[in-house]
Amino acid sequence: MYGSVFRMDAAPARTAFPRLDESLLSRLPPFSKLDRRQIRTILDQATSRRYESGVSIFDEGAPAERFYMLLDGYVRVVRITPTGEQVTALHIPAGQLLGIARAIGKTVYPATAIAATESIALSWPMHLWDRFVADYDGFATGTYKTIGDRMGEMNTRIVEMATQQVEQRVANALLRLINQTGRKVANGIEIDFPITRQDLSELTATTLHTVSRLLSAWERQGLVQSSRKRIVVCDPHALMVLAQA
DNA sequence: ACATTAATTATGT
DNA sequence: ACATAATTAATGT
Repeated sequence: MYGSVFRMDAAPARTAFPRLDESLLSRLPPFSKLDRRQIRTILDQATSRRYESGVSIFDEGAPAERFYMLLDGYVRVVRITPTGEQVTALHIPAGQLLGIARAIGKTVYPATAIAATESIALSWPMHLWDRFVADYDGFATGTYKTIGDRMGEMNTRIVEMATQQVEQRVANALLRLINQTGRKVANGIEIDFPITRQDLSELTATTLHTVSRLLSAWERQGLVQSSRKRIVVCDPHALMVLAQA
């Protein structure tokens, strides 16, 4: 999957030595309006790095020194409560920026980012942010759009928590997940990174037990199919119906 | 309509 | 073998 582009298997991997290809960025929204020369200079300033599943890319509260473009994999954005437990805020698929605290005027990261799968990201020192915004057409609007999208998602989740019951909340969460990170498989659409019932319960403000029961019930009705850390939605439409009761 | 507690079983390294 | 994940039942608010 990654091997064709990156040859950094057994390396500490901290540099851009494989001469990153311009096609990596040219199609992504924040960079899509730029010409090859501009992308070249952006890439030449970037650091490429591979993250094992489960390792943190940056931590909540730490000074926001770099911003990132996720090239492959999935990232969980997690907040740590005062009591030390993790609460998953949202998931970021490949092709999106992250760690863009600067865009909302923050100098520290507001949350922790953890690789949900093995991931690859480019990063730049944060002091380049203002130049990117000033020099590159479409970068600012692109980033504002992703920020808007994420705020919108978190907002609708808050509304859901206040208005909907647990069953429709997790139904909605599942639908969002397959929309953003769904992969077509034989019997439906699979969330293509490992997700536990604990994760789902954090996204929907319930317990893993309730999620487990719901998934078991839905599985009996042929709505979903799940195993350890894997969930396949077989009947999205039926889920949508459930989500609106 | 849901959480909590606790006991049990399954699954991946 | 061990740790982590998932299920299930019983009880509580």
